[in-house]
Amino acid sequence: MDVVHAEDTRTRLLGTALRLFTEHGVEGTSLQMIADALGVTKAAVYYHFKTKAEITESVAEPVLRELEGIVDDARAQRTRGAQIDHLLDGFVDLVVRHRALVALFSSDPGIARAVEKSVHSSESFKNRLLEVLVGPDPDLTAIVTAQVLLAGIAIAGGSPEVAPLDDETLRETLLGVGRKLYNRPRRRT
Amino acid sequence: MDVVHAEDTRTRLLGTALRLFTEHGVEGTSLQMIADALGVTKAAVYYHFKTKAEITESVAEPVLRELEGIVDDARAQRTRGAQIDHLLDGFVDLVVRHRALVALFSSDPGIARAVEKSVHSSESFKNRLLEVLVGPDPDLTAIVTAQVLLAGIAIAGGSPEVAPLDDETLRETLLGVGRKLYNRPRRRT
DNA sequence: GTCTATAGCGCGATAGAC
DNA sequence: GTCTATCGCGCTATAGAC
Repeated sequence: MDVVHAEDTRTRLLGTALRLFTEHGVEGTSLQMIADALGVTKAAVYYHFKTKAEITESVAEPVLRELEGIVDDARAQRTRGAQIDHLLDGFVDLVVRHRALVALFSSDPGIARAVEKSVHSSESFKNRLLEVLVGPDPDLTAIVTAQVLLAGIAIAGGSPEVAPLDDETLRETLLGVGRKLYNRPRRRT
Repeated sequence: MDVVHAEDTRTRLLGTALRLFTEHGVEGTSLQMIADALGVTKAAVYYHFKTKAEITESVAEPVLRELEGIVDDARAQRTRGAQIDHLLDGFVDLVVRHRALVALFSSDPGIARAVEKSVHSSESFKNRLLEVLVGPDPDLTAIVTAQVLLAGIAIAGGSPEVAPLDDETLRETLLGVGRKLYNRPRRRT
């Protein structure tokens, strides 16, 4: 009935946009392509989102929200070791499950700008994330290590070379690299 | 003399393009902006380069050439340990010296495409680079580790957070992270 | 509230005069 | 070697049909 159809358009649009973004990149995807895939006109797309940037932000938002949840959960752990383990597990799992989108995050300035904006809106978010990894003591090596880890895992996880790997294998492999960098022994059985 | 002026235009154009690219990104830099900065018209720019992609490729080329030299030098080392040390030192040094451009490499699809193209043109190049790090034995963990390392160092080295660091400090810190991932003890005095 | 039709402006790119 | 003129297309914007 109409309910199904009506509230669907915006959601369908985001789904279609995500698919096209991962196929052609953000800049390689025109509003016309999105409109055509939905069977509507450009102006109809423009009715739901004021700008193209607003679309990219809406596409990226759920994953960023999820990441915020992971950081909060990690901070709630009692020991520093448990905090690092929790963040590592959660971050790797997030990257693996959303490989295609994460690859976009790290290689497309369209999405990158959206992420920057969202991260800056809750100003303290990035600091909170890094703080879990580097601890309250701001050591230079620790900061750079954390950045190498986060960027490396995100990019390697989204790279075409690891695309053939199944989720479980990729997750375990990335986790192994992360644990090594942080001197955390394997915890799984 | 006219010689100074004549052969200068193409070089000046590349320098100006690089500056504008690092300021506004590749996609954020129009041919009009480049032309205006040089005091000529768009069409004049087109005389020197057939397409915008050709400009980005020419901007990226010197650094890629340098990286090829580093890989070749590394492969010429006698022991695997020396090969890894050489590549690590060379790669980190390259990233640090060309921070701004490397940041573009890893965050802008315009440059990324140019790099892809150049890397694919000498098809074996990327394989040769990875082979130095993973050895002749293709182990899954080693491959992912190498990717995390290369991507992490490149992105962390170009990130705004480390911009205030001087070259020497950044180089030593990135090297430390790399050595840790590869179980290589510090070699410097 | 949802969409179509239409137009403005800037972009990369090309053709051809000087 | 540099210019003017022009093209097609992409994002944005508005007016108005349903």
